[in-house]
Amino acid sequence: MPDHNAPAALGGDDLETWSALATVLEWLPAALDAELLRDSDVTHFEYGILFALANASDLTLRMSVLAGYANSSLSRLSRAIQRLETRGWVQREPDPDDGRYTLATLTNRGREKFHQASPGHVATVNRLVLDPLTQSQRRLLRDISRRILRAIREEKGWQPPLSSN
Amino acid sequence: MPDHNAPAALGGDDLETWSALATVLEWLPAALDAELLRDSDVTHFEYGILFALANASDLTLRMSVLAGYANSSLSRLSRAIQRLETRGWVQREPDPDDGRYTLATLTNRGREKFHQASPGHVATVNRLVLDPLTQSQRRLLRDISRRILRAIREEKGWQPPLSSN
DNA sequence: GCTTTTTACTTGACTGAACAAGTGAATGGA
DNA sequence: TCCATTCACTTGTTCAGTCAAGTAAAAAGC
Repeated sequence: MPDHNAPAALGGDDLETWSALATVLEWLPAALDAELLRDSDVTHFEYGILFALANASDLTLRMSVLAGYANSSLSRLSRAIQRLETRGWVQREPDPDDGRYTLATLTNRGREKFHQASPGHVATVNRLVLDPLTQSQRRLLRDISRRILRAIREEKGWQPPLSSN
Repeated sequence: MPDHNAPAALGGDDLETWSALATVLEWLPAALDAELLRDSDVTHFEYGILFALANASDLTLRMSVLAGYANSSLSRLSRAIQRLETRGWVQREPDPDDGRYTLATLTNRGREKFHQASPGHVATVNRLVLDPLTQSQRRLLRDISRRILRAIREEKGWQPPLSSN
């Protein structure tokens, strides 16, 4: 009785493709988070922050740059760094060159934490994503992902990766 | 100086594949949510509930079954239905056959809401995911997704889709 | 050179999600 | 036929995230 003949529902192969992808969208991040939380007591978001700082020169980044890397709002990052700071993994100080910036630096303990957490996380990515695929599927997945990302970027008129607030 | 020779980091093609997918994992759900929220003032999760109820016979489902469909904890669903109830889209009543169950039913206004929200959402899925891909890429994406899902399921010893609490 | 604006955050109020501890209805065993 | 247990939720608490103000430093305007 419902189902007007508008383009109001997916069907057939498209439905199967979308529902498979939608399920991945729900479960894969959860699985990744679960491993990090269980083995290292950090969220995937926090791990991303540690990763970015660990790979930065001087283990230091401006908050705004870090927000870009972590694809995060500044306010979310601010709270997250606050938490990492109380755990002793990160320190903040105003940029001496420009007092508006805040520099976040990985401490030694933070560096250790990152190196302790990494192998398990990388192993999980391999186990859940890379290993189950053939070489050509991996290449295809990369291309497919890029096409989807291009469509998303076009949608929002190419917002430069530093979404404010 | 870091980089021990453990399997502690991805590199090369694998890194590109993973980073492309990881970006999709972050942006695609956000883009989908944004459209629904902007055009219809419902979250993707709430839309999923409306969808499930709209496709159920009598527009009615038990909370626990609905939680399975929405891949949600019972407590999260309980709060969400509470919100949908105050908006007049869903009604709850104890199952007359077994007072432990609660039956959630879509109201007429809820049905209208769903039919108003659907076209835009389906169009967004098409625009961001399906249209940018070739026919064979869609098929591949389905297969790839299924492989990843199988790996996730094996990981957690095939938890039957009704994760409690 | 003094105000106004912009930039780069930070913070308070509020919302939604998770976890654990309830509650109340059925069920199962002695 | 009780009592304990299980089931199917619901609710108290806590915590992370968002949005809308803040704040303080630099830049721009006049």
